[in-house]
Amino acid sequence: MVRKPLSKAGNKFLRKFRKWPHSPYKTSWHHNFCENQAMQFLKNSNFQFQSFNLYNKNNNNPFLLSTLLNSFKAYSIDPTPKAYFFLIKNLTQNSNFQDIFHVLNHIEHNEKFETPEFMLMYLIRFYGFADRVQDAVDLFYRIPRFRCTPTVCSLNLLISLLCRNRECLKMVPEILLKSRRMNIRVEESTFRVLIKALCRIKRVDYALKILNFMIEDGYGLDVKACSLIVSSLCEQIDLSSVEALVIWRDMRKLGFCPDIMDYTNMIKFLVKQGSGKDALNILNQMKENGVKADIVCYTIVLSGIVAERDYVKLDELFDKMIVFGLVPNIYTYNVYINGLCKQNKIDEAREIVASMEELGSKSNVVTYNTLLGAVCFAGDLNKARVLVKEMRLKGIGPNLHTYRIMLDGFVRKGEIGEACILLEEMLEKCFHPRTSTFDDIIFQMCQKGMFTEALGLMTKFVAKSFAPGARAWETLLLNSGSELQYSETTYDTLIIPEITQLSKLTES
DNA sequence: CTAGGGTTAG
Repeated sequence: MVRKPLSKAGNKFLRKFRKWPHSPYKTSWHHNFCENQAMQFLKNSNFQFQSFNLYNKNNNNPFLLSTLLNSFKAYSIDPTPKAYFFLIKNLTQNSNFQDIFHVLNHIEHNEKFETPEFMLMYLIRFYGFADRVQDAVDLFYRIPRFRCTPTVCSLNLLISLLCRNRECLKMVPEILLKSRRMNIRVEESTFRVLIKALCRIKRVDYALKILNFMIEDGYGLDVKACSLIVSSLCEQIDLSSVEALVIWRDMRKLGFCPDIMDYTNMIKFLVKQGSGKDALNILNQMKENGVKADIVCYTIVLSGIVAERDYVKLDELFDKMIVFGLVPNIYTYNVYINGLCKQNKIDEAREIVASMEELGSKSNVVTYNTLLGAVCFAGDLNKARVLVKEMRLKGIGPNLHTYRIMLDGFVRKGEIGEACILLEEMLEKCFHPRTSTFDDIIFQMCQKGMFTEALGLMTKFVAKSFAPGARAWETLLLNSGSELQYSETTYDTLIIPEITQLSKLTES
C-alpha cells in the first residue's frame, strides 16, 4: 500500500508537516522557563537593590521597575502580573509610595494584561493600613483602567477599611452608589461588613436598619448579621436591657434562631446591665427552643442572680443545674461562693471550697480574693491572715486585687504598720494601690505623727510613677509646717517628676 | 473536628 504523503493530506497541524512549524520559543514550558529566569534575575537584583540602595533612573523608571522590564526583555517575553506583584510587595514592604505610584502608572498605560484583582486589593489594603485612605479609594475607582473587572471583594475590602475610622465611614454611601455604576453587585457580605462596622462604632440602631433593608430587598434574614448584632450588645454603652430585649424579640420575629453563643452573649449583656431576672428568662427561653444551656450560661446567669442578691433563686438554680447533670467548675463555684460571702456566710463558703476541692476543682486566686474581701469587709483580719497563709500553702499567688483587698482591710482597721509592709511588697511588684487607699494611709500616718515616714512613702511611690490623690498632697502640706527642714529638698524630688509628667502632657 | 463564651474587684 502506497502511503499518501501526509503533507498532501493537508494535516497542517502535525508538527512535522506544519507549514509554519511551532517556534520552540512559543511553547508554554519555554515561556515558563523564561519567566522563571527573568524572575530569578529580578529577585537577585532586588537583593542588590536592598543591600546597596541603588537607584538607577534609566528612562525615568525606578530601579526595580526598569530591572523588571529589562530582565523580561532579555528573555523576549512580556512581563507577567506575577512579576509586578513581586515588585509591588517589595515596594510596600519599604513603604515606597513614590515607586508604587510609578509602577501603577506603568501597568495602566504600558501593559496589556488583565491585572488580577487580588493584586490591586493587596495595594488597597496596604493604603488603608498606611492611613492613606484617599489613595485606597482612588485605586478602587481606578481598577477598571487596569483591565480588571472589580468584584464585590474589592468593594468589601474598601468598605471595611473605611469603617475603621469614624470620619471615613462618611464616604461609604457615596462609594456604594458609585460601585453600582462600576457594575459591582453588592451582596450579603457587603451588608455584613457594614453591620459589623456599625456595631463597632456602637450604632446598633443603624445596624438594625441595614438588617431590615436586607430583608426588604429580598436577601432573607442574615443569621450571621444577627449574631454580629447580638455579640456587639455588650459593647454598647447606652443601650438599656429593655431596648436590647426589643431588638432580640424583633430579630426572633424575623425568624432568627439563636445558637448557644447568641444566647450566651445576650445573657452576658443582660447580666452586665444588672437584669439577672431577664437573663434567667433568656436561659429558660433557650431550653424551650431546644438549645441546651451549658455550664458557662448557667455561670453567667448565676452571677447575675448574685448581683441581684436573690439568694433563694441562686440556690434554686444551682440545684436545678446539678439535676440537669451539669458539673460546676471553678467559675461556677466562685460565683456561688461569692453569693455565700455576700450573705456573710463565710464558714459555709469555706466548706464549699473544701468540698469542691475534694471533687477535683482547685480553688484559685479569685476564690481567695472573694473570701478575703468578705472577711476584710467583716473586719476579721485574723481570718484574713489565715486565708493568706492558706493561699501560700496551696501555691496560689496573690494578684493586684488580692493586695488591694488586703490593704483596704488593714487601712479600715487602722493597721498602718501592716499596710506599709504590704505597700512595700506591692511596690516591688509594680502594683499600684487605689488612690483613695493610698491617700488614706498618708492621712492616717500624718495623724499618728509619722510625717517623715509618710513623706518617704510618697517619694517612693511617685518615683514609680504612681500619682497620689489631692488628699495625700494636701495632708502632707498641712503637716509640713513644723518640719520645714524636710520640705525644701524632699518636696523638690517629689514634685519634679510630677511636673515633668505635666509638661509631657502639654507637649502632646 | 470542636472550642468558644463565663468567676472576684469597697
